[in-house]
Amino acid sequence: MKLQLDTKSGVPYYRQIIEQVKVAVAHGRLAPGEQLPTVRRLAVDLSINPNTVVRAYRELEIEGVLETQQGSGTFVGHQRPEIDDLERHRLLDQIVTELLARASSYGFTLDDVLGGLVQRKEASS
Amino acid sequence: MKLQLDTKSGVPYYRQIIEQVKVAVAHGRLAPGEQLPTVRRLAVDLSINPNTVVRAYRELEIEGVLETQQGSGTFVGHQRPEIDDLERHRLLDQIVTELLARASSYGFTLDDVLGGLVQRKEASS
Amino acid sequence: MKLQLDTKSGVPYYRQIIEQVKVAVAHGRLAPGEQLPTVRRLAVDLSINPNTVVRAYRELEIEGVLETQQGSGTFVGHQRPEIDDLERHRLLDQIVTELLARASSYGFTLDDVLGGLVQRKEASS
Amino acid sequence: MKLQLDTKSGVPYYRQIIEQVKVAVAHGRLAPGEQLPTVRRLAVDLSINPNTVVRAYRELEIEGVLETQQGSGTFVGHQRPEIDDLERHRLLDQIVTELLARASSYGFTLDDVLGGLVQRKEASS
DNA sequence: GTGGTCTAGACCACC
DNA sequence: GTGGTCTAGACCACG
Repeated sequence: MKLQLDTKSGVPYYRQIIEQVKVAVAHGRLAPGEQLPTVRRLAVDLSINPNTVVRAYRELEIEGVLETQQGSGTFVGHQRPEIDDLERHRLLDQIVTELLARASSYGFTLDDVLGGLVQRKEASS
Repeated sequence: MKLQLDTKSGVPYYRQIIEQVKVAVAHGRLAPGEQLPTVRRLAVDLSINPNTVVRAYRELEIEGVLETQQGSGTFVGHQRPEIDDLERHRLLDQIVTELLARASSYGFTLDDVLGGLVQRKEASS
Repeated sequence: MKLQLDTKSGVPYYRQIIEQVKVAVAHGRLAPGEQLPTVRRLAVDLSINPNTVVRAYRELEIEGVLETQQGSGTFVGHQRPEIDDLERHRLLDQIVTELLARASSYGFTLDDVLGGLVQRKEASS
Repeated sequence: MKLQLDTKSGVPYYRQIIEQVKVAVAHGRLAPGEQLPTVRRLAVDLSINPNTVVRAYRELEIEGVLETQQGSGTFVGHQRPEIDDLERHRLLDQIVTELLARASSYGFTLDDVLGGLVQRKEASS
């Protein structure tokens, strides 16, 4: 399980953690019962404040995605989170918008970006 | 030029303005030299405070996307930074890599992003 | 770190803050990683509105001179700003111009001012 | 008499004009009775709005630096302010102190300022 | 307690 | 009329 923070996006860290954990669980990359990194460990890995991790884990627990066992750690729950399709669409939209916005700062058009992506797709296939 | 704010996304208004202007420039919907809505006008249109518009325009000016002419208005800038093609492509590549990484950590594939882009392209034509 | 505002020069406060911080960082008087005064603190010290400080810090962050960590403070970035020699020269020129302008309002000539400065130099050595 | 505007400094044009005229008078480059460029002429030369020149001239007239003669033009005034020598020197001292403080907060030393002044003197001779 | 965003409204500078 | 600067003060996000 590898989490990554985007420091430039303006999206709060704890939200990024929540979203990524949820997706990983929904996709099965994190299996029910599997242990997550400890709060301290993850905080160190991501170079953020432990409280931020605590907050993310707490919200995920409230949603039933995670379960904490006092003294032993935090684990993936047995109930799969449902990912809201609408929410998901908005997320993708936001990413695309940011991609285009950043690209345009350097004078790239939508077609330039499209070309770059197609090229990448071909390279990977 | 039509701007719209998403009041529920949690993304700050000024950031939404910035990104939409950049995207419009990337699309060619805003041509170099073209005048943008005045600060007060846009503020009224979007039902927000003029200072919020000022802030967005200001950041866009710092980045070189817009140019302001005291007393007459705000305009799309002419100067696209002249960097050589190789450097340009390295930059685009870097941006794409970064955003794909972010997309993938949310569970999106290259195809998802590609699809989102194509949709934008169609919407604008 | 001691900042000073010149209230008579007509140069905006936020610009003066930006310039002085940049110089201090470039000179090493502010070391990378060092914390700056908090927004509220500096506002009180300079007797200005916190938003004015926010604005200065914000621009410095965009330029990469400062880094802010939500909830903990504002710090000097790890990338040194290069002070454009031209920029620096312009700044000195501006100061000299103002010195002469103010002096001339009272009928002093360039030589009068020069004399005053030389005297001061001797007194200090 | 050659005026130049610094468009990047953030200092208002009319203020730059005022200061440069004052400096020129202090240098003796503009002698009492000498005619200044007409409003329109200077506006064209500096590529600014005539109203901006009008404003600068008006303030200089209020201060007694210039005198306008309706229909014939604007001229350097004859009146030197009369204050006693002691008071005069206290004033000069105060101005110098103030500007040195400002210079030092931008990282300039007394010698830097002195150098700048000497350069002016040479340029004008 | 830190910075971030936004509003409301004043006054200035410039065309 | 345009944008630029600053204040005062509210509320939120984060650590």
